[in-house]
Amino acid sequence: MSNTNTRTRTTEEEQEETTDASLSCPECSGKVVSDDEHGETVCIECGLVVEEDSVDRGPEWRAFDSREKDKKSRVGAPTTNMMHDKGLSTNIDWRDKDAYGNALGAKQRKKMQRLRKWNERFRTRDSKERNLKQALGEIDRMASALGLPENVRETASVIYRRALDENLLPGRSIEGVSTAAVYAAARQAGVPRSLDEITEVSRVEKSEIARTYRYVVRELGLEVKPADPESYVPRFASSLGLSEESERRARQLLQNAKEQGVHSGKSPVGLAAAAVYAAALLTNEKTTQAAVSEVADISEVTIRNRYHELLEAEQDIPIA
DNA sequence: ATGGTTTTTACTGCGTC
DNA sequence: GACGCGGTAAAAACCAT
Repeated sequence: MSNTNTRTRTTEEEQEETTDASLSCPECSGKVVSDDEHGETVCIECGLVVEEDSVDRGPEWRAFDSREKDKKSRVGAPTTNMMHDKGLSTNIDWRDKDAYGNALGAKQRKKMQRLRKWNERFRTRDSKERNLKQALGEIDRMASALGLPENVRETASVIYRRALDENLLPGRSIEGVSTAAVYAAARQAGVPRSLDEITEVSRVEKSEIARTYRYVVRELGLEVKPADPESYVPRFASSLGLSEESERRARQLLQNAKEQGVHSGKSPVGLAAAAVYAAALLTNEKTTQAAVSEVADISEVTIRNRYHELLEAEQDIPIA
């Protein structure tokens, strides 16, 4: 594929698309084509992306011609921050065979045993590394319990790594810092989880999480804006089985509230919950305050108070 | 520690199915 | 009568100082 660079980009792209006979578009039942470069399966009739994120074994960079493509394509396994050594460490096979599958002599075997031992020692070299190993396990556990996407776990891992590098750990539990990292990462990624939700899956108390979180954010100079109420809306709306329409209305209410500055000082979760409830009301969909209170972990009283404010704010605006 | 603000808890009254 | 909703008062939690 890279032997001629006279091919134009468009033909090259067409070459990379292979039609997938096993699938047809659910919307228009047209033909479906898989685009490996973007890891998507897409309908050629209406452009609907039938499947995305299927694979990513390709280069990490986008290439604009084939020369560049050769230069930039990735060599070796992808690295990940989720393994304590980024997946780059050496592993020595435990079988006493050489590369051809022949058994080793006694002398060689001894040597290999020694090598394995030392390799293992270096792999989890000091307390820091072992520390990391455990923390990353925790991060992974909590992230999946909260249904957080891959990139959040990566971010959390990075945060933890940094905390470790800056010697923020002494005096604080691994658990606490990992939890704080997850909390921060989720917020940074725009898919926040409330402190209560985090506490659910952590082995540490809420107060400690909060304390550690503040500390880590300050020491690392992390930029975490106050959680945007809107980012809670989709989650709440979907667990309540509300329509797109109400979700949109809820967003609208929140934006409006933001413009009028009604929201300062109030808990974002409460605002979001109230907006969802109010939106359901406006679109005549059945929900109860109790139900919203349940999924949002916010008292009904707060929902009442907030949603009155939201509706009032809405009253003032439409004149313009 | 303190005071101000927000959220929660607990309880009560009203209307509807 | 249970349910959904609204309001209130007092307690608790939170935050900045």
